[in-house]
Amino acid sequence: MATIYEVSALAGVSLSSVSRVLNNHEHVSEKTKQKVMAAMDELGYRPNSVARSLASNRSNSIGVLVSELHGPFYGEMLSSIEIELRKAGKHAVVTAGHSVEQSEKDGINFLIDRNCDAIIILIDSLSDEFVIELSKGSTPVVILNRLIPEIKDKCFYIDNELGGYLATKYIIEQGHKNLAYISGPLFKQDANERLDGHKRALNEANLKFDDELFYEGDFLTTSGRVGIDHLLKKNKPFTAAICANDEMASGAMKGLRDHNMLIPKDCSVIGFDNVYFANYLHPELTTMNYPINEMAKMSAQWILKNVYKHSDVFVNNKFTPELIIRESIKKVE
Amino acid sequence: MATIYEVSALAGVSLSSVSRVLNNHEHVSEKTKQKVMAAMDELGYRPNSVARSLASNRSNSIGVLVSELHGPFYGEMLSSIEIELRKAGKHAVVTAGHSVEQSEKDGINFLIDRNCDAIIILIDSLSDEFVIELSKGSTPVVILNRLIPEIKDKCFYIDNELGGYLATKYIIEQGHKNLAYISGPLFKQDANERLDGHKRALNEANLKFDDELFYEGDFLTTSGRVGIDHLLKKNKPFTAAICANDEMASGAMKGLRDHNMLIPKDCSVIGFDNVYFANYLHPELTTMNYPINEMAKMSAQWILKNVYKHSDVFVNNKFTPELIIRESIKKVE
DNA sequence: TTGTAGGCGTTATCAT
DNA sequence: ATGATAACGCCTACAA
Repeated sequence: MATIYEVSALAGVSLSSVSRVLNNHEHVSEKTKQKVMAAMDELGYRPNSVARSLASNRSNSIGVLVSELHGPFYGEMLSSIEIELRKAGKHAVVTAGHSVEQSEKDGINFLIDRNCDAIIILIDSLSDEFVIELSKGSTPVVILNRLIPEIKDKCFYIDNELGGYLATKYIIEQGHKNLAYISGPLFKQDANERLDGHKRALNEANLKFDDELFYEGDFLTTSGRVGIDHLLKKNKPFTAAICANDEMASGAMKGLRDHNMLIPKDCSVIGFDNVYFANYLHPELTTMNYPINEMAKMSAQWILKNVYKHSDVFVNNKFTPELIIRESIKKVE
Repeated sequence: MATIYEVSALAGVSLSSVSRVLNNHEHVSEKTKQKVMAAMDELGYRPNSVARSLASNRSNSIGVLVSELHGPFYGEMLSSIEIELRKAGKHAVVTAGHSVEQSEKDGINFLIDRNCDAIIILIDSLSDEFVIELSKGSTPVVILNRLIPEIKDKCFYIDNELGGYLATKYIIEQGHKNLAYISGPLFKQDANERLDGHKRALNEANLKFDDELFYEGDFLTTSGRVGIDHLLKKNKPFTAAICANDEMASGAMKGLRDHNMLIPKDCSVIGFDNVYFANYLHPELTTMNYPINEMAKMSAQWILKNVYKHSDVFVNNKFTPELIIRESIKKVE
């Protein structure tokens, strides 16, 4: 593998000149530039990225830490990040923390030790305090799906409260009055906010929140199914089930079917997130869109702008959920 | 950040000694080892991975190139790879090629330029010839989901023909005689092999393959739906639709419903791959399991064994599909 | 505009 | 077993 030395020798210029054209520095005469390029070409020169990193103290790698690498959410996220990064000649190093606190901390250390220039995290086992502390370190950290006021410019988050509000408002507008709510685990910020929005919509319509029609799930499919089971046992009729995410909504649909109820005829269902399989469900799931792609893209752009000093990127931190109307909600009179 | 120099100074030993304990070399006295460790501890020393890479010519990074980062398949794959790699202290650099030939080639170059110690690819736009040529380079390459005889020890593949055979055989055993087949694009190896297996099962049961009940899709959801449309127009009755993957199966289910057909009452459906949302469909999809997790894990292990010389790993190249029985197939008399 | 020289933090090769 | 010392390939003041 040819080095910068050989290029400089062949081109008949100094080492630094080669380095300069390599890095698009100004103040290089067109002539030497040509000579260098020709030499590089002839030698099939490929810069050694490791050597570059050592000398420049930039690895051009961005660490991405997520809870899991599979699942409908993280794939979208990774995809957006990778596209954005690669356009800029950077690369993504991925790691999973498996929602275990120690494991997620290990993941972060792993990435830091890899000399990542910055880290993007989307996890839930780490406390705000830890993240704040972390962000004081020398490796910039941006946070997806979470708002931590102290470092809000590094957070990319959605207005979950608004999402919860809009979902419930829509259902009420469709004539539903008895609403069941299957929530995410309430120790999670997003689950909480979505529930708040739900309550606000209820309030606004002079409907009252009924504890008996509430079930706290865990954002996983099974808890949607279990939740319906639980709710149905109360013998309190409801005509719509509002689920705090699509996974639970898909579980809820199964649960309703277990009890021979048709969707949306006997019970309407709405989800949250608009993961791609929401389209595959039957009936197709009405849900709130969570623009994870856009958010992930922005997190990458934040890094380009603040770490690599790209001046021409625009960054937005707060995102808005939108209603996606499909087939799982029926209008009642 | 403390360097190896400061450690050596504080420990009162030479640079090389520090390096030795860092790399678990033999021939270091317990005493110096202790001194070094203590010094490292005191200084909070963290090895600089870039410097290590430069000196050792190993980046400890493995490139992963896939067509897309999202979708049900790649997430599982990435997840398995990352787990395996990280256990060994290596990391994964991910890239997408978007099923575009040039883009996939770029992706490979990108990873090579990143000094990846090895590359794992799962793509379909690159020809066998290209991959063979690539594998002659200095960066080891392993291939997922494809068998290229010339480099078969670096390929991790499934017996697609057997999968196609088993799926069809099962359906025939359930009493079905008029089978529709929705295939993947036949320029792809796996689509072809699955079809071959289908034909073998047909043959064995003295059923004959009917061109009118065949539709070539593209492995995407929509083509399942379109396929059913197309097939139904022929006015040739069939009681089961065999789909070459789960995505098309989910589309086919929609297509059947478009025509007011119930599943599996009016038509049974079987898929292939057992992606995780197969469970979410209604009815739950009977399908062939594709052990992508296991395969991805093996590809990572191959690298640990052959590139990093771990001696204690076992590697298997060929995998077997298995029938997963759920709800989408009805027995007919 | 161009070139020189020192440094980035380790590993590896020799001696000792 | 331990210690100098030379790579590793590039970047970046600084000098010219």
